[in-house]
Amino acid sequence: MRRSNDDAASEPGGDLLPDAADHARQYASVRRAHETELIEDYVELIGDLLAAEGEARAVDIARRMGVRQATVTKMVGRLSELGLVKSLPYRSIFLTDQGQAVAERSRKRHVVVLQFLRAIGVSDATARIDAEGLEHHVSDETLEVMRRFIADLQ
Amino acid sequence: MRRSNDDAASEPGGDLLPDAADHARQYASVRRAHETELIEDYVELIGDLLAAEGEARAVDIARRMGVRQATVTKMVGRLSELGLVKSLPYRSIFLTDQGQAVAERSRKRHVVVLQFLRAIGVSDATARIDAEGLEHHVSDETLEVMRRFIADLQ
DNA sequence: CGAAAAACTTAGCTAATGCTAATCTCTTTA
DNA sequence: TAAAGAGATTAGCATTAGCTAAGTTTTTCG
Repeated sequence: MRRSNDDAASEPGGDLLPDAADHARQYASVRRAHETELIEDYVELIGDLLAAEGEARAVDIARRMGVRQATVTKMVGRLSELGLVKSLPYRSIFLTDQGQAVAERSRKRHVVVLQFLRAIGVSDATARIDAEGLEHHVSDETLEVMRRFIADLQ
Repeated sequence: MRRSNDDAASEPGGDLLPDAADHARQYASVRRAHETELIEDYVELIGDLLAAEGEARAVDIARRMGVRQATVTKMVGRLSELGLVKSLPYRSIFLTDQGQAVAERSRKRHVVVLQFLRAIGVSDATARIDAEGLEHHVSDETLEVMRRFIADLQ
């Protein structure tokens, strides 16, 4: 007997196996986040470097991302195609307005997540690591909840 | 004047630009999580299907992951190489002991993150979506903090 | 200034994950 | 039981993101 039973686990209490279509949507959402994740990380880092040092050079991006310069060059090309950065060969890299907006949004997200983790009692070192991974998977709603949580502590 | 200044932003208050080596480690950590993420999702889903329905078939995995059956076949091959699942052609899929361990750990993680999100006031629908994305980026330390947070509410 | 060093780019490779189209196997059912 | 339908697999393609090695450009410094 072979038969799909997607309805087998739709009892409200079950934390496992939600409705199949919803489930697929969840994973689709993760995959989507996944695609923009790296892009946002690069753009955010470029923004941070510009803010901290006035320029963003491939060698610094490479060092901080922990990748090779060749990888940075390739990625910058991709960011350029996406209209997020402007760059001329052998020159340092700048953000377009659109890139700046992305960087700013990522930075804000990052800070909220980081502060939230610290607020609930996670150590600084761990909070930094986790924030980097978590920031791209936190919805606007959750971010707002975190923001309020931090605010309520003061 | 071209010169790297990794020390430019090491003042304690700065949430941006940590020490370059640490920064690279953070990203490396995210990349590592990234690699295991999908694998864990598949294994966890297979475990959930086995628990809920007694068998895990490619068609159901595909439907729930929101992916084509061909993709599932390929992925199952990969999981098999990794020693996480056992499968014979045209037969349904089972977890090895190692796979079972991975599934269990993922499931526990998932539940803690989900409950935590609900506990801080995130809506159920959003919590489900976010939990899926967040669970792979939460360190053991943060998970423990979340667990305590939930426990303290009771 | 000119050579060495540093930074950047290009070319070509690999691996992972998705897809479609075509085919094969198994199950159901007329 | 044989044909139709469902499920699974294979082959082949595309994209992304990393790498190394080799070459080019820019910067630094003797």
